[in-house]
Amino acid sequence: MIVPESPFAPESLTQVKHCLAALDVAKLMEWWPGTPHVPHRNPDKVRAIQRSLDWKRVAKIAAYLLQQEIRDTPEKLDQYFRSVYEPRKFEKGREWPPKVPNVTGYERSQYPMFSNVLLHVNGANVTPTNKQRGTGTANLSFNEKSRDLNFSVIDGQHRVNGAFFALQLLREVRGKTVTWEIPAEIFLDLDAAGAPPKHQAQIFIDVNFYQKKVDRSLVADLFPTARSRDAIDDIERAQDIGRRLMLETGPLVGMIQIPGINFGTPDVVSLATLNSAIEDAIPHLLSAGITSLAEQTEFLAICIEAWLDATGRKEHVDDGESLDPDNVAYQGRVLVSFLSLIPACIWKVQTSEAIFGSAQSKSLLTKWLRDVINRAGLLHGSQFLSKSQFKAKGYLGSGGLARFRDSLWAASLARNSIAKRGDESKAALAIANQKKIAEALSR
DNA sequence: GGTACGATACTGCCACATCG
DNA sequence: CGATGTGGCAGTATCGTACC
Repeated sequence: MIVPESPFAPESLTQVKHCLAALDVAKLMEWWPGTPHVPHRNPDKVRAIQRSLDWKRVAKIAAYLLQQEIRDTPEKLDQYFRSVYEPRKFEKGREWPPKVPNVTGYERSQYPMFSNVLLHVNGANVTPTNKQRGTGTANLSFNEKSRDLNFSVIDGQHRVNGAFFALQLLREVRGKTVTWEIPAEIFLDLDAAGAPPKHQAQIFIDVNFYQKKVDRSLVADLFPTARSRDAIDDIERAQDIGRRLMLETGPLVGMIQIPGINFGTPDVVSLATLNSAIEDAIPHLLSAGITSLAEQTEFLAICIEAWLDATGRKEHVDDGESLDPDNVAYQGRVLVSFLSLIPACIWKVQTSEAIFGSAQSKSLLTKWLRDVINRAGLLHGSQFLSKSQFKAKGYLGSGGLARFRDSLWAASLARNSIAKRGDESKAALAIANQKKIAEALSR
């Protein structure tokens, strides 16, 4: 398929032929990089690629495509890439086989996909199949034995190798007849044969250097949508709970932020941050017998509501409005620290007569948390510290989160105020209390 | 069944980008 | 420009597996 002429291309380059094609990945490995042992290929090129390839990444891509863990990765890499990349004896270059971990895990996906790679080719022809030049389909032809044929991969070195690796591994199960044609975007003679690859370099820079990740919270919101099935681990369950807390249940509905799309209330925890804190709490919920998504969401919503009530800083915020600028109770740092107290919250409810999820449990937690905040010296008058007081106590900046969390934990089981203690004393007490709670819960 | 090793997860800290 | 959210790094703990 011929790629239509771009109105943005500089005039000097409008003649460049540019097409989309599907290429057999096993063949592509012969055209590029070729092997060091085939005389008319360039052995330096092969070695350079071999040296710069991050083989762990190649294996990760293959595992992703297969949606399966790869075992004995170094042996498998050796088996399938030796003929391509192994240097001749006494040849200089990187050692072969590459050193990579034995087992390669994969990122789960409902639909493992493979975006097109960018290739540059000298020595090939494109012949349009219809009269109208520059549009529609064409035939790409070249002599694969020709010395003038030169393939290079502008972008997707790792994906090409990963695709080849995945195909070889798949052939172990499905037989040698399996083939795969990967999508490729091909630039023909963008840089003249033998000339420095200046345009290829530019494309590489544009694609790889200026790339920017989208915000974590933006995809945190998409994960449950993409999955369309129940959560199968704590990470996924945390995503589901976070989404409910953002949209349906509890005091944070409509307030949790998704940076980048201007969703939520400023100074309130962002979705990704909240999710990772929830993830930590899930094992505790499970061992307390709080197992369903609805129960877990409800309990966490109650805990968060109890926390906000206890701080005396719970606010109702309408769309477009903002929190009291002195209110830090909703902040990521603060909520994450509080959520680390979930085991203690569970213990508190369990040792009372209250039922999880009941109004009684909520008022019980509110009262207890109020005492904790008080004992930790975090109460000023009837309210949780203001922003400036919070900062003055050293809870911001490096190490601040740990200090804050320790204050909460140290106060959790204390009888009297621990506010006057030093950092180390609080930290020690925090650890001791965490241990006590863990023991109490394991009984 | 015990041990050693490798892989992974976790933690605290820091760097950096973004945003108001 | 400071506050905040997030990623990266290094050190450490824990888990899982291969091997004896």
